[in-house]
Amino acid sequence: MTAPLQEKNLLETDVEAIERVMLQLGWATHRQLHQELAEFNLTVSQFAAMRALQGFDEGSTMSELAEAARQISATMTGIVDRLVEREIITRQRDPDDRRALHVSLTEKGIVLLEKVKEKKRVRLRHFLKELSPSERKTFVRLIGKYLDVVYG
Amino acid sequence: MTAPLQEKNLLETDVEAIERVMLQLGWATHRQLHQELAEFNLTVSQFAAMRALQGFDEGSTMSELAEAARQISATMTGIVDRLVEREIITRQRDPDDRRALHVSLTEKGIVLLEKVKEKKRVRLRHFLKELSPSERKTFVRLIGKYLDVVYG
DNA sequence: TATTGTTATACTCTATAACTATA
DNA sequence: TATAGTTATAGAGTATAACAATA
Repeated sequence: MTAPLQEKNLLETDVEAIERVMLQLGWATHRQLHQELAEFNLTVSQFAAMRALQGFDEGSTMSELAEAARQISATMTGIVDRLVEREIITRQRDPDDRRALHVSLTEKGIVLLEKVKEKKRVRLRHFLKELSPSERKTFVRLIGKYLDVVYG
Repeated sequence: MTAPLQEKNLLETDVEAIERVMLQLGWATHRQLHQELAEFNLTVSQFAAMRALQGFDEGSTMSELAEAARQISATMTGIVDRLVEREIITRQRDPDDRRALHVSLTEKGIVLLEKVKEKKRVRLRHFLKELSPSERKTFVRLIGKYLDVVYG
């Protein structure tokens, strides 16, 4: 019985506070993004795929992309179909292994992605102005830790 | 020319860091929740509606619920249809204004919601153990500020 | 007329299972 | 046989526009 009752209750209070704020954040983020992306005729899943693709220097295969975007490959096929049709990404057979496909952002896709991101940065700058430099660092560090522990 | 160049660049560095981490957080949260909820046969939108409903002490109308869950009413009709069918919520005519409907969680819905939340709390406790008490307060405060500034 | 909510429509996302082509 | 990826299918979410019922 080393943990005092009071300490345990304090932990639970924090758990509930963080649960509430993170669920709220998750849904607000998703809906806001959904609406902002509509202006660019993009869905949240398409945007996630584009971002994942940007993470690969030389493009990727379908299965690598699916994993990076947290989708199964059957789902990714449909998402990629629609992005290819709009010339936002390309999908080509790998000549060395003709089962595999090589996927990458087109120039048009890179420009579009940057445009969307720049729009989001406007809001972020408002937020950052409310924080001190040390609070900014702390924010990034704590979110990073959250990602590691909760989704890592 | 009061803002030194160096200071501006530091701000932009933070903007990019937070942009990256928040987009990552948003998508990871969404996909993780989607998968966790599948176990309960719930979708993320249904869960958001249930949470929004829980925020009203006495239930709400369809339009209040739609606004709280960040949906339009046509979309909310479908989401509520499926939750009513499973007896997770109830939807009844308001006798005082027969255009309006009164929606609220059933006992079964309350129990289910609590079960889902408790499952998520397990992960949160792991996260909180990694933080000091003051870091916990800071985390909640900064996320709250983010919600205010970015989505408020 | 204005408000509350639903219906019809079209498109996208999602998972599962079965399939094709290549290794 | 094993792997990479697609297709078929069924259900859910989403916005728009048109609609019905009530105020």
